[in-house]
Amino acid sequence: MPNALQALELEKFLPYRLSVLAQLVSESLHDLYAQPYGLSVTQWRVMAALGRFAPLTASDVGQRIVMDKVAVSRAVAVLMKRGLVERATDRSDRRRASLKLSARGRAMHARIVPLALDYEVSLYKALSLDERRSFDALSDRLFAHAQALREAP
Amino acid sequence: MPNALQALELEKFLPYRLSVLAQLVSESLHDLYAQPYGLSVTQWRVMAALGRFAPLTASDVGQRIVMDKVAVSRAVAVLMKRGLVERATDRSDRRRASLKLSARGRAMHARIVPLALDYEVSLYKALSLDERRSFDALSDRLFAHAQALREAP
DNA sequence: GCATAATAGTTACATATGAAACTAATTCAG
DNA sequence: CTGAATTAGTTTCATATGTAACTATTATGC
Repeated sequence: MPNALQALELEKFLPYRLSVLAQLVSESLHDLYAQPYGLSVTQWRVMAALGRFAPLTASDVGQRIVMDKVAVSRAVAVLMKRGLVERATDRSDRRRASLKLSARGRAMHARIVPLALDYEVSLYKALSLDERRSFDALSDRLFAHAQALREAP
Repeated sequence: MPNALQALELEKFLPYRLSVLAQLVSESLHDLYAQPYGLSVTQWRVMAALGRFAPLTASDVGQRIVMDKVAVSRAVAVLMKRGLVERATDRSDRRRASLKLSARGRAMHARIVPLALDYEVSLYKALSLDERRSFDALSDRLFAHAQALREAP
């Protein structure tokens, strides 16, 4: 079977398509909270992680939202300077510090969450309920498989 | 129906999941060509566009791969310096310049394409053929819908 | 024709990001 | 115990990216 010339059709190439879709969605969402609340995507994700999972160390945040510790550290620095996040050093291990949203941070979080969920709802309107479930399941499997490939290529 | 507190479950939130999946896949692919060929994701995409669509202007490239003209300009500058891309100014409109891969660029492109396609094949092994078709169709619809939302929110 | 607007592409600046070096605190080996 | 190795987090540096200003060329209105 002489498959001499393989053609890369970029517009059908899965990694490319995933990248373009994710970027479009991420930017659309960012449009909703960037201007009114002055948050970057990174900063918002840290707030979302803290809003959902209560006290977390910086490392915990990084694991939750798949972000390296440097990025977390920088986002937290900005959020603390703005009084949106509070830090408390662990008394038993002073390398660690647990982070949580401040009252102001919780208030902002509470205003952004509905925007984010509304956007998700409107995005999912492209799909029926069954299709949505199907897409979620398939994308989960792709993710798990991509991780497995990366660890043992 | 008192839906007082809406919770954002980040790990189920579509924009977040798409972003993490796309990033993982993009990095995995980058691992395959970054070290042997010294290309960034941006540079490789420009080469892929030129490899597939023959002579293109910088603007054409940008439209094809959803990249702004500044990013294209910078990638092309690097690729030309490395002798991978050739530029020819349009004689009838000297603002334009058509771009194509050089012989060296074509050779490199021909070596990377199979790596990329092999990766795609192994990634798709997470899904059956039907599931793959389903995922492709659903993600296309999500993309089209996200674009429509962005233009007319 | 000629001033004005539009287009292709580049450059400059400001910000974002990643890798690696670094600091501080804790754990572990002997 | 005490010095080496680990861990949490920050800082530094080099690179990447986006926005806006700029250059050069072509199209348009009058």
